[in-house]
Amino acid sequence: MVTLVDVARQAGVSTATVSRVVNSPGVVDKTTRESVQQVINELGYRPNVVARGLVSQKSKTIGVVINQFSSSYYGRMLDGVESALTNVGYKAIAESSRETAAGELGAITSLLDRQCDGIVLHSDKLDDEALAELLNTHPQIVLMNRPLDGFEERCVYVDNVRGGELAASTLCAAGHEVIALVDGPANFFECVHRREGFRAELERRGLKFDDALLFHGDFTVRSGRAAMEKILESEIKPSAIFFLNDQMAAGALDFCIAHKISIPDEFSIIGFDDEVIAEFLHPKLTTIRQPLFEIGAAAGALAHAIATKSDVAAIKRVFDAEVIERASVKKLTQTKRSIS
Amino acid sequence: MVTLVDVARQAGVSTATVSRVVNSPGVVDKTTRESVQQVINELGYRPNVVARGLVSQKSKTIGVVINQFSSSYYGRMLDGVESALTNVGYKAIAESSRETAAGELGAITSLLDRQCDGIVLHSDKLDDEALAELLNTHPQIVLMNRPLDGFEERCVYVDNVRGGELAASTLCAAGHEVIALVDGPANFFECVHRREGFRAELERRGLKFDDALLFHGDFTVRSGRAAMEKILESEIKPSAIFFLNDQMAAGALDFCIAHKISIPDEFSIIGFDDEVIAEFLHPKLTTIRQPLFEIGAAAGALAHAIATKSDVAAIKRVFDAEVIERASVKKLTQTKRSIS
DNA sequence: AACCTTGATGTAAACGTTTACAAATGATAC
DNA sequence: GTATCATTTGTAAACGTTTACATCAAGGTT
Repeated sequence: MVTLVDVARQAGVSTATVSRVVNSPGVVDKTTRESVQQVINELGYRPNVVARGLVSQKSKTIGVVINQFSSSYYGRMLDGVESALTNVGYKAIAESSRETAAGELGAITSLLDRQCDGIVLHSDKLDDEALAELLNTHPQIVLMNRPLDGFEERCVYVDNVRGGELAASTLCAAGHEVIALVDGPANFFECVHRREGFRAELERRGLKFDDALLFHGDFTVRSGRAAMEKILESEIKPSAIFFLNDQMAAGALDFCIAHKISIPDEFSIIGFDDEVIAEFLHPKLTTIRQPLFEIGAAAGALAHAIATKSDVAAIKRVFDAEVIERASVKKLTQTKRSIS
Repeated sequence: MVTLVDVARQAGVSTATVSRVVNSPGVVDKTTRESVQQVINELGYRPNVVARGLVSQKSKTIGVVINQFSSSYYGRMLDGVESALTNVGYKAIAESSRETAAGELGAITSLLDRQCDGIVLHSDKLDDEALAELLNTHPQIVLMNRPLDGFEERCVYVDNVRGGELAASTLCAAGHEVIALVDGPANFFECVHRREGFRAELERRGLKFDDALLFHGDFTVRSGRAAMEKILESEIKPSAIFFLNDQMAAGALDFCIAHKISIPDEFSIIGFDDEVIAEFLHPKLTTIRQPLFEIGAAAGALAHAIATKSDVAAIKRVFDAEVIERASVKKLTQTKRSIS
């Protein structure tokens, strides 16, 4: 390994000078600079980031903790974080929590030990209280796709309430009035918000959400299938169903194919997330898309801004979801609607 | 930040002793050890990984370079790498190449600059020659899911030839004899190998692959759709089609739905990769699965073994693909077959 | 009693940088 | 000709560890 000292010796200057041609070429004399640069090239010198980090107390690195890599949900955000950081000369280093609370904490300490200048955390397993404490003790941590009361400045997320509203308005605009909702895990804030927005939008339109039309799922394909079955057995027959994520919608669609129930003729279906599978389902799934890449990018930018003490306020923190219209929602005809 | 020096002062011992209770507790006297440990806990001391890395010249970290995060193909391997490394007390740090050759090289140097003890590289954009040079100059680099002549010791990959054979034998076993093949990008070694295995298996069974049944694609959904269209126009009508990846098969399936062509009744279809979408397609796609998690884990283990100079030979390097039978391949009846 | 072990601890150098400060040189102004 | 200043370079300390080596005490051998 060739070090600064090697270069200095070979070029006949001090290490300080070499360091300067690397880091602030402007201050060193043109002749010296060029000769040093040549030695650097000849020897193939590359600064040792570790040594540099030790003295500068900066790593120019932001750590990212996610649940797992093998899901495009995290992947899309990761691509966003990396993209934003690369643009400002920072690096992202990603670590997975392997889906446990201990893993989340472990990943954070490990990243902190590595002297990351900032941390982008996607937390599933930690509750609000634990998170608040974490954010208090570590000012360099930022939350990705999760809001936290009292820490608005340090959270980047999609507005799930608006997302729920969007689902409702899309369905209503197509003429649906009796709409079932298939919930996700009870304690997920995403579910609470999406439900809330959905209900609110319905009421705004003079419709009332009937609790008999609330079905429970846990975000898995299997639970979507089960929910669909329950809906068929239900007394009130909805004309449309809002699944709180695409996975469950996929399960429902699968169930419908197996039982020869035609979608969207018999039921209109809308999902949430716009996962890759959405456009491969049959029929192609109309869904609410979260701008995950942008959220990741904003979270990266936010962590960077905090680390460099630059303008935090300039960074967009709450993002709107968007409806992706495909083929699983049917427009009810005016006539049919007025008859019913 | 609390350092070793702080702990030493507070505990009334030298830094060497503190370092020892952290790294080799056995050699320090029980009484001293306990009092030091207590100070460590009180102060919340955590070793600075950067400083440690500087002196030890080890980072206990393996860098991973992939094309992008937002694809479960890479994600699954990444999870494998991380899992293997976590088990041996190492860390994985992942960087994406953003799908360019320059990005791949850049990621490698950046990881090297960070003093990673090893590097797991998934290269798409670099050719064999460039790769060989890279492996020669950097003994700590290992190739993930790509073989390279002359570097068998340092490559972990799925046997694509066997994968191609598997596709052929699955189709043949179901009674198909006239099989079309939809190729991927011409210069991808995966394609060459899969094709090769496919042809070889056909010949072994006394069948000959007719070049009129070779269609071209580029691994995209769109190209799969186009290929399906071409196949319909073709003079010889195959009873089955082997798509070299799932994306193209998905495109074909989509085309068939749109044109009311019933799969697998009119054509049997087999894909390659077993992507997440495979089981959501209609019909569910029969395909060849690559054990990506295991490949990632093996690549991680290999890089670790090289870094620690432990037994490299013990690590499995070539993996078999596996057929995942779903619903897109139809068994031809014995009668129909003998008639034809 | 002299010598050797053994075990526990401390001293100080090293890892490869950055950077505050000092020093040297030459130019500019009076 | 002296004072001032800017420009360029060098010196050396610092960053937080690890570790070879030295030291020392206590116990065991002869």
